[in-house]
Amino acid sequence: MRIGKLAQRAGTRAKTLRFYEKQGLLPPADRTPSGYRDYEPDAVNRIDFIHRGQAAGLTLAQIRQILDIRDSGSSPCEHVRNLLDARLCEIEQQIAQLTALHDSVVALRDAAADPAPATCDPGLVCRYL
Amino acid sequence: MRIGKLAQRAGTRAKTLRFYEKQGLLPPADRTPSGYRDYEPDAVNRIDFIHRGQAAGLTLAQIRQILDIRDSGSSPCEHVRNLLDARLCEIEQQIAQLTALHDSVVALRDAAADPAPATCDPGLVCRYL
DNA sequence: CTTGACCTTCCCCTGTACTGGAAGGTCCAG
DNA sequence: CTGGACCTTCCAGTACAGGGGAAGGTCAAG
Repeated sequence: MRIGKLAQRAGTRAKTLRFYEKQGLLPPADRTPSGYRDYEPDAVNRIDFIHRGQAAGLTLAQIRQILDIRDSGSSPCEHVRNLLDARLCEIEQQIAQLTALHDSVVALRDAAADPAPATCDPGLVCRYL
Repeated sequence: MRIGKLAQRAGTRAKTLRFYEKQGLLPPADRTPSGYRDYEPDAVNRIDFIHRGQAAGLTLAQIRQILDIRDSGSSPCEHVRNLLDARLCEIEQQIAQLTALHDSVVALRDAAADPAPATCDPGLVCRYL
């Protein structure tokens, strides 16, 4: 299977697959005599795995770590658990930060909804911020 | 006042202020005969405003829009209200996405905490993702 | 035989908010 | 007069995940 077909089946683009190969997420593909990349049908599984990792919020570098462990013959289970735990902490922090930001922006917007915008002090740029 | 002093008073760095000037957030500064930037003391207010905008989650481009409106002589109040409203929507969407991501990562991690990691199928890279 | 779809490598570009460093000029204290 | 702190400009790079487009090779259909 050539790269365009594989991309189509995996729901991505040829350009992205070349990028993944260059980043070490996909092993260098076999080539046809004319130099075209030639993939086995199960290559789509690896790309699906990359997509699942992305859906879990992992970076390509983290996904590559998992893939490297798997490719070296060992089981990446523990590493995956650690990554997921770390990712959870990050997500919780991000949610906490966004919630705090949400509250302060609500306060600002409520102040900005207050009538009497004519009282702006030209020296202050904007009395709402 | 020279750039280093202004940076210190505004709680940032000279490099950042030059960057802001190049991005149009600060007007081109006056220069001393030897070419040094020379600021009025109230320049710090404009930098504080930029910081408050950032604290509200606005991008430098959005802050520059507000500053441009103010610099053109009109009142940016309505524009600020619109920006804050739009920002609120974005924040709420981000929180919703992160919450959904959180739940699915929790599910993945719980599955990964399940004993019997020896049953991994080598063809699947990792049974947890 | 030609056309169009597909493939190859290559390098640069996107957006965000800076940061680092080189090469050189200025200012002030000792 | 020299050293160090400060300033100037410009070039380049950071992280992230690709995208754009050039210049050229390959393949199958009509």
